[in-house]
Amino acid sequence: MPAEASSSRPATPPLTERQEARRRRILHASAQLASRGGFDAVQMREVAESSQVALGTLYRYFPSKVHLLVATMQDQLEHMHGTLRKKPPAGDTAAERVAETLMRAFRALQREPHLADAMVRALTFADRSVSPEVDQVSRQTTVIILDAMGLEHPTPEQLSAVRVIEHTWHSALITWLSGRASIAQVKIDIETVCRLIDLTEPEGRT
Amino acid sequence: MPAEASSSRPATPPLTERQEARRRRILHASAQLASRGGFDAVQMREVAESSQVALGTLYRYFPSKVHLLVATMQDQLEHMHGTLRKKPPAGDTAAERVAETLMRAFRALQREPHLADAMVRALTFADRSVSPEVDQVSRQTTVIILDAMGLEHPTPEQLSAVRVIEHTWHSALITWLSGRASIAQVKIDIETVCRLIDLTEPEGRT
DNA sequence: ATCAAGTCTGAAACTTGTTCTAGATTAGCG
DNA sequence: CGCTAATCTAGAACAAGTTTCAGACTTGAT
Repeated sequence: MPAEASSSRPATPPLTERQEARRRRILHASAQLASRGGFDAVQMREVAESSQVALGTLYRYFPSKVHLLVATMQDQLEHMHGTLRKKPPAGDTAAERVAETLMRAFRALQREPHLADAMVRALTFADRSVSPEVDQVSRQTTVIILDAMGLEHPTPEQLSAVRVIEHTWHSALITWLSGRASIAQVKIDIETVCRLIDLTEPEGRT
Repeated sequence: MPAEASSSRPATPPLTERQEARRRRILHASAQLASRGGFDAVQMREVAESSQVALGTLYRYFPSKVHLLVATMQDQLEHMHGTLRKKPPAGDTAAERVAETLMRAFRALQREPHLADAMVRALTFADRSVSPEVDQVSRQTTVIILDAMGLEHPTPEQLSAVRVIEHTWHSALITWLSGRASIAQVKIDIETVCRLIDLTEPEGRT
């Protein structure tokens, strides 16, 4: 039995250099088109042409438009996580730091609202066939939040709070993207839900 | 100037009896198809045929598939609100009553998971052109939650908490529908977020 | 270097949401 | 009743996601 076979990733055969390059080109084209016009502007034919790849190949790399956009989101999330690591949030309480982190991410999304639209819509529209990828995004988000809280060993209660924060984050983004909530409102919602964290800690303020 | 012209609804001309009947048939067909196979199973041609209406007419009544499914959700929400009114939740605290109400709604959705899938996916996938309708659904949900809390005049803080609860509700439903969270997990998330309500009241328990 | 297996390409076909058109029906009004 | 505008119908047409296929190109192993 091979040593590196069945652990985390479901046996992704390593890509050759050219394949890696194709994958990058595709993700880049996807993000670029998304930045222009959001979810609808990411048309599979255009992505294929833009990244100089045949349509069939595009579908071999990403089995659906939603898969592609979720992968695009994973890609962007990594950037973001790196950026956030450099300047950790400065609040006194965990709740403040998480809220600050999320607001920073929110401001980044505001700079590319169309891209945000494409990624978030894909994420929430994803059906079961994309669950593993969506779950990966979710885990990455969890890590970012736990980082901001500064926790090594969260209690189950704290994990619940984090999950609720993620729910609020996604849903608040959607209401903002669809023009049903203002930026200020999203801020309030994030701050409100972050107060849940205080409930799970001995030292709350106020 | 006419007396009843421009108030709440944007001048919906009253429907004739046959039109009202058509509308009902369409919504019924939509719910029926959704119950079978979820979002994908609601195909506009089938809805049209099923409700004995031409495709063009269907589009005159509901300008897109998402509009149709959101209207279907409005319809179902009304039923649910009526049902909930009959047996108000019995918990001691507002948080308990809201959690109980939402879990009751959740159990109702579990009975028709495909229908739930179609409605919730439509709701979160909706773009700006559906905002008024989605907003209406959101208002209706707010009313249900405030009902459960037993509040006449909620404070702005309490309204924030309610918004966060709605966010969590929608997003938790999505994770459940896409198989990424168990029923138990949704329950925990709902109970967790409902504790936010205690933060906005003088008399918390514990 | 050569062969087999796997990958990529270009193009057509298929599916389903959406739009359009021409003619039939219906509703409201004189 | 008879007219006119609005509505409805059947069906074609179009758009974009997805699938399929035959042939060309790469890759890895011998």
